[in-house]
Amino acid sequence: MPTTQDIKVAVDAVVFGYTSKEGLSVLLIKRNIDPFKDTWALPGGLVGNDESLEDAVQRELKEETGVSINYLEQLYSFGQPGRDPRNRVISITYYGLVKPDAFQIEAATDAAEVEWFNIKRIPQLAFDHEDIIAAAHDRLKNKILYQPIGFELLEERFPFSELEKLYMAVLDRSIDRRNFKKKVVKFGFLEETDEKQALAGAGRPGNLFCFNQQKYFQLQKEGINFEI
Amino acid sequence: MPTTQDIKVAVDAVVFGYTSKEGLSVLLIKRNIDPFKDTWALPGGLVGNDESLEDAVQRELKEETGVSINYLEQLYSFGQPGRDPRNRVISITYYGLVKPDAFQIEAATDAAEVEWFNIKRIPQLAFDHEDIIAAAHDRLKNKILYQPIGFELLEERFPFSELEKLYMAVLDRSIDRRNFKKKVVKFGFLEETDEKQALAGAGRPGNLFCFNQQKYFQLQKEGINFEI
DNA sequence: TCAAAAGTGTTCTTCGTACACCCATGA
DNA sequence: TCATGGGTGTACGAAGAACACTTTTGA
Repeated sequence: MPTTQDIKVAVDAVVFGYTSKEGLSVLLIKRNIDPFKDTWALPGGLVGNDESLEDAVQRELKEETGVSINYLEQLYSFGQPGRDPRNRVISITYYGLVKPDAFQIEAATDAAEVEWFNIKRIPQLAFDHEDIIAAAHDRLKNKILYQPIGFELLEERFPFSELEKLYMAVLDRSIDRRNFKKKVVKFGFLEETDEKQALAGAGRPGNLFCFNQQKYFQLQKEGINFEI
Repeated sequence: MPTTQDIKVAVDAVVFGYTSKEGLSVLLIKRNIDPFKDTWALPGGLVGNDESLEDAVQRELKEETGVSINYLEQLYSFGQPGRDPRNRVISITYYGLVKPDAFQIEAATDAAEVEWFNIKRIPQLAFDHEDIIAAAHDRLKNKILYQPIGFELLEERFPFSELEKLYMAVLDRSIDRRNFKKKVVKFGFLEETDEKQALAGAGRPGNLFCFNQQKYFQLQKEGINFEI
């Protein structure tokens, strides 16, 4: 029988953002206390006594990064003794998705402490945070295939090519434009607006689309299964 | 800023067993302490200070049910304040699969305290344990479609119909015998032995099969994806 | 007029599904 | 000989994958 339990409970969050310019990126902070002082790490911290786990994640994100999140889902709990060199800390991890304007907000805070890193160029991290990012990326890759969570990473209105490039960035493989559009349009929760893309360089501007969440919920109730 | 953290960390396990006679079942214990004294609940308990989460689950299962488990996977962490009426307790839940002989072992222990319940006839449970079982069942239903974890619930050698009945019990729908066999055999990780099923009543005895895990790992490395 | 990106349809192959009759055994 | 459960193949339809040319715009 163990003596009185002495374990701390923390939450950590893998926040994904996407722009076609930056690609799929993760929000990291530079630690200013030991252990792992001056090392990059996931935002997170101890859970308050009367706070739900989700609230704790949202609070830490606000405090440490200024970002407020759009989609949040529990990922996994990491509890190996020794993963924190000082105390026993169990981390309940989440992953979140933010819209592209979060890339701007970050510039307003103390930029030395918070930064976006492309998923392929993550620096060495504190604790087991690299494993946590790997688990989050796996989950995202998997989930985006059967739930329309990709839209949580895009602006309200986006050209279709943006969605396609997002999928390619997340899945890290190329996708046939025609087949992809056929599949996605068929589900019927995308709405085509008559606005055109604001041009960024050469090329024919595309129509803007938006995700109709109500329509999606309705289709989901009717037992549709979304699969890319 | 919260005061000193005062949160306990527990693990709870949803242990699934299967026999064609009993169907898909969950192992429950009757609590002998408050809160929820004399109510059925999932086996589980507080995590020791120097014990991994998996070890804690295995230990609690041994202590409370005598069952030792075959496949164990983390499910979800439940941490809503108030889910335990006395203290703040965060429960990191697991689900596990056991071979049919665990149904016997249980009879050897104090039978009043440990019992198998068919998944469709779960009594009222302590805490939020009904939600936990629902989450575990969802996960199992989903996972069995793309990972060959069903074999963890069967004897080493089993007639093919046993596998099929297992899938029907887990998924709670009927399955076409011919199509199912075609699909499963095609993957190539099932071995047909020349033994015949020991007869239980009338009917033609079927050949026994066994799951070749090494073959499965090999196929998995080659990038096979199992899908029923 | 050229470069860059958007828009669009058809064919082929693969996979999923529906479906019914004979066989081996115990009672 | 009958009841019970095991074993097997074919045909149809749906969905996925491969694939290339035309259009609109800015430079």
